[in-house]
Amino acid sequence: MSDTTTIDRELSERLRARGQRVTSQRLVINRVLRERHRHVTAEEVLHDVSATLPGTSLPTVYATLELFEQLGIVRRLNAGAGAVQFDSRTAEHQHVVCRRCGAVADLDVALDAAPALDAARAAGYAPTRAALVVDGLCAACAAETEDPSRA
Amino acid sequence: MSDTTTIDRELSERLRARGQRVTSQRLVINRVLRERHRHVTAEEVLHDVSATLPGTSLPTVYATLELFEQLGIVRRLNAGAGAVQFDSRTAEHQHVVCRRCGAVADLDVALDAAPALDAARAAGYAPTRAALVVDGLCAACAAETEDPSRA
DNA sequence: ATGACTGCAAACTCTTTGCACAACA
DNA sequence: TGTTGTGCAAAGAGTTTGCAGTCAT
Repeated sequence: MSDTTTIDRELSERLRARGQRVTSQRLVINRVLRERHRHVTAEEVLHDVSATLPGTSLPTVYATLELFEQLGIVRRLNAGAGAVQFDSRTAEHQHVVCRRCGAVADLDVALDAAPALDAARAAGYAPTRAALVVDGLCAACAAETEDPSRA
Repeated sequence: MSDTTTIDRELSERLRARGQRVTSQRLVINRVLRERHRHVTAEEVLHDVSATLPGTSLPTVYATLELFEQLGIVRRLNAGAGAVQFDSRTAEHQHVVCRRCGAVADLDVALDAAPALDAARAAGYAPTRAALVVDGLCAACAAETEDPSRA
């Protein structure tokens, strides 16, 4: 259900449906996201894409990721530390972020976002979704910080 | 319970308890945060502080806000759009952020963070806290975007 | 053919860093 | 008096923008 041909065709259909062009950059960036199906930065996407499509530029990667976000095939994840991460896992899940190194891990926890969305509407906002982000230290960074009392 | 003298004294005690110095910049930045008791950027803090203490610099504001975060009197809020916001409201609450203009509003909703924190620990992280952020459009930005079908 | 998309380069914003001077303790 | 904290300037990271050329349709 996820060979390259199928992945390419699905994206092509979605793009045509919106009257947008099917370019090799878009196809390859999409493939990279599916293969990694992890949290990646624009820089990392560029690295992987360059193996197949040398000469691809960072602005194109950013533009394409923004387009993919509108298509609903990636979600932007503001880690807080360092670069923004793009997540191709669209199923409901939350995240932990290491405040030191920015490492991200998935959390498969149920989240009842309804009260928050209602409260957002009550505050005059048009909410789209809710994200739960846990702040902490990853195992590696916690090991480095061997002084638990002070900073 | 919140006149300037009391606010200053409380901060002074906390600083001395940590062996850190009481400076006019720290006192004034703290006062600004208490007066506004809203979400403010470092730039906005500098603006307000400059009225009382002209010549204060942005690096000092950043350093002080980081110190205050360690003291637990402000929380860093990564809005995603634009600059980081600093929130002096320490009581439990969540946020909505306008993805367009970065406007932030408080959400007074209960959040059961325990499952997420447990899952974070299971993933090898040492979690400190969980934050729920609702993504959406504020009333003003929603009004400007009068085309609901396309972008 | 024509207009969307790309690459290049540069600009831009926000934040941090290095160093000399000032001021708290 | 001895550091810690501050201001200045500049660097740095990440992302966006403008423009000319290319390529999908």
